[in-house]
Parts: sequence; C-alpha cells; structure tokens
Amino acid sequence: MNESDFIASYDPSAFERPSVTVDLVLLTIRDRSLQVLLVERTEHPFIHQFALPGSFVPMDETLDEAAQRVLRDKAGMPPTFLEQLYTFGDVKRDPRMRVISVAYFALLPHSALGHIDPDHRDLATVNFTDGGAGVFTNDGVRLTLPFDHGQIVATAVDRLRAKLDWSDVAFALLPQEFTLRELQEVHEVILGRPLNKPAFRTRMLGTGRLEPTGRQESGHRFRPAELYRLKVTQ
Amino acid sequence: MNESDFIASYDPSAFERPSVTVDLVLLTIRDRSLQVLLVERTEHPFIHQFALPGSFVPMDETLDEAAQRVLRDKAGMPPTFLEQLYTFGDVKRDPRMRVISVAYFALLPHSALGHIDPDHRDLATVNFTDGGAGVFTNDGVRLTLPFDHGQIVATAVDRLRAKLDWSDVAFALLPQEFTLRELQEVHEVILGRPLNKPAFRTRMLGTGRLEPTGRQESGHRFRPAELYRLKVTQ
DNA sequence: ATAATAGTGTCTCTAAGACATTATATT
DNA sequence: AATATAATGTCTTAGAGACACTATTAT
Repeated sequence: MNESDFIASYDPSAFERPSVTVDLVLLTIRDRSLQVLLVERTEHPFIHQFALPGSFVPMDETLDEAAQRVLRDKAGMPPTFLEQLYTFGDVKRDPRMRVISVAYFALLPHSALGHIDPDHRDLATVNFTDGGAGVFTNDGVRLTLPFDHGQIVATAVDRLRAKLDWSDVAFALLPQEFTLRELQEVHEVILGRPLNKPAFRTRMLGTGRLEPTGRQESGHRFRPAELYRLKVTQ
Repeated sequence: MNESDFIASYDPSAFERPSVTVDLVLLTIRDRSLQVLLVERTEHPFIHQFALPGSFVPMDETLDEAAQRVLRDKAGMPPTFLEQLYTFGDVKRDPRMRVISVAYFALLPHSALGHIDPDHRDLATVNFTDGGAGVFTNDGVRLTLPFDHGQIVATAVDRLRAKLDWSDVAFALLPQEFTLRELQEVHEVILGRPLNKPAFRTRMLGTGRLEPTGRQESGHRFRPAELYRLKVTQ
C-alpha cells in the first residue's frame, strides 16, 4: 500500500477524540487597573455564570481563525493584539466530556471597548488584583470562574508581565497616540509598582520606536504633554 | 432541565471533532551544537522519513501525561525539563485528517541520551544551525521534516533562547555537577556567540543559585575547575 | 618547562534610580 | 498667582565588556 492509498483508506473515526475549544482572555486597562472581559453563559454547564468567551473549533478553521472569530462575535472588536497563550487539557476540566481548550490572549485599549452595551449584561469587566491573580466584580466581590478559567486568566497576566519589556504589549493597551505619562501608567499598572520618570523616559525614547506627532494633549489643567505614536514596523 | 440532567443527556458525538496529538522536541547539546531527537516513521504518511516523536492523546490522559509518556516510550528518558511549547492547528497540516498538535519541549544533557542504540535507527540526532533554524544530519545534509515539524523545531529554539537568561534551561542541558566553563559553553551554543568570561562568572555566581561541591573536574591536561551544582528550589 | 585553562583584579562604559530644577499649560 | 505636571540635568550606583595578570594541573 502506498501513501496515497493509505490516506484514502484511513478511517478518522477509528479512535475516540476529544473536543477542542478556543477560549479568549481579553485584557484592557481602566481606572488604573487591569480588566478582563467575561460573558454570561447562556447554556449548561455553569449557566448564568460569567466565564471567558469561547467557541468549539470547527473542522475548517485554524485555531487562530477561531480565536479571531470569537474576538469578533463575542466582543465585536477591531483588529488588535491577539496571540496564542497556552493549551489546557486536564481530563475533567469540563464536566460534560473531554474538552481541550486552546487559550488565546488579546489586548485592547479601553476606548475601543466603549461601544459595548453593558445593559445586555453580555460584558462584565472585572477588577484584577495581583497576589494570586483574583478576579473581582466592579463592586469588589470576588468571582470564582467556572471550568479552569481562573487559572487561564492568571496565565494571561503572567504572560503580559513577562512580555512587557521586550514586546509591544503596552502599546496595544493604548490608543494610537499617547503621552509618555500614559505609557508609564500602563507599565505601572501591569507591574504593580511605580517607576522612575526620567529613567522611563530615557529608556522609552532610547528604543527609537517612538515618534513624536508634533501635537499635544489637551483638556487637563496642567501643562500638556507631547503626543507620541509607535513607529511602524521599523 | 437542571445542570446534572443536561450533562447526563449531553451527546458528545453531536459535532465532528479533530484529532489531538502531542509532538515532542527533545533538544540536547553535543560537540558544541544543538541537537534534536528525531525518529523514523514506521507508518504512512511520510513512512521511513524522520520526524518528531509523538502520539495521539487518548481520552484518559492529560496533555502533560501524554508528553511524559512519549518522552518515556520513544526516548526512554529519566525525568528532566519538559514544558508545553505551542499548539499547531492548521487545517491541512496532516494529509490524513484534521489533527491539532500540542507541541512539547524537553531538554536533556547529552550524557543521558547515551544508552540509546543508534543501530536501531530509532534515534537520529541532527545538527542545528541558526539563521532560519535548519535541521541537518550528522553528515551535513539538510533535512526537510514532514508535517510542520520544521516550524515546531524553530519555535522550540526560539523559546530556548528566550528563556536562557531567567530560567533553569541551561542547567537542564548539563549533568548535575558541572564547571563554570561548561555552563558558559551551553550559553554560547544557545546564543550562537562568545561571552565574556569574568562577566559571565560574576553574573552566574551573583545569582546565588550555584553551590560549589568542593570537588574538581579531572581528566583534562590543564588546571581542573571547581564543580558546581544548582541549589535546590531556593 | 610547556600548554592550556582556572580564577581574579582593574578600567571603562552604559543604564537606571534618586533628586532637583525649569518650563508651561489651565483655573 | 496657584497648581499640577512636562521635560531635563546631575549625581550615584550597579552591571557588563575588554583586557591583563596569577595560579594550577597534566604532559
């Protein structure tokens, strides 16, 4: 039997197979705190509880495509930072059956989330505090997420911190034009500690990746700062 | 219908599902070059070609357990560094059917690989060169790996380099006791460039993670160096 | 003795933190 | 004028690279 005969005669149903899903951790920054997008589940199991948005992976979609679709459908988002995070495959992580979840990790400036209607309760932003990576409602109540979604969120925050210094994740949380103060604030929220202003400025401008726009911010009652943008794919 | 009724009545065969495999990238260092473990495929497709060792994920094994089993069965290895790398899910990456592969990434000192019988052609170590992450046989012939295994190997080397400075990956490539020269050599092979000896020594000893054993190496025709070990989970 | 590496000391350069000073907008 | 932050300069400290020097082993 040659290879093409083998493939033609191969029976894909010979072995039992797990289901595969993608789950999305969409992080943003609001009011000097990290926030994660949750949606209320409309089906069993864990119906009416808040969980990460997700979807089963159909046979004709790559994992990246499935994640992009979830970002579009459940969050209604424009293109932004999206990368694969980690794959969670514990045998009993879903009470229905064996489900392997490929988690994805997205970032968006809070301004881009504004158009989502909070009255539909489709979107629950929650405060994120460090020291164990707990998830809280805006009223300060601690949430226990269904499945292993708490662990998935914690993994995403670890990844965000690890990538802060050498990647563009901070810029994905800001609008296209931003001040150095806003950029420093993003870094401080992610790291959970204050940073030295002159050193931060020198380091950021020293990367050569920032470009002054010539414009300034306005609307504050103090000296306006220069607006910068990220240079395109240098 | 309550939740337990729902779960009991859930039909897992309602949707078509992909197959899930784990594939293992086992890296080691020999003769001042990175090497990756390949096995000759005994089945279609790509029969008799060398590829990464792997296995389908059965319903009762976690992903980590499946990867450990592959490491044990196909490589016959003692416990070592093993972590999840990335999940590859292109629709046509396997000509048979939809297969999603969770790649794992293992490290082992070359001395621990010695007992594998190369006459069985079950093990083909290949040279790894940078600048595109090519895989070569020991005779210098470039190999094109089946499936997307070339891309998986490249991803593993990227990960290895990224983790070199802040994790224990270098020690996973060395025996329990090693000299600072051997440790520096591991770093140099992974980075592909020479390092400054005094600075390297100061930096390594400054981490406080190295412990002198009081013993020295022997067998060389030059001054023997102190043997160190990695401190346990400080 | 010679060869080859171990291990250390010195000098320089760069980057970051701490602190202070001026500059400039809104109210 | 008062206020809050922008933007910059100075000083100090920590770490790494370059280079050189001595120390120690096998042959």
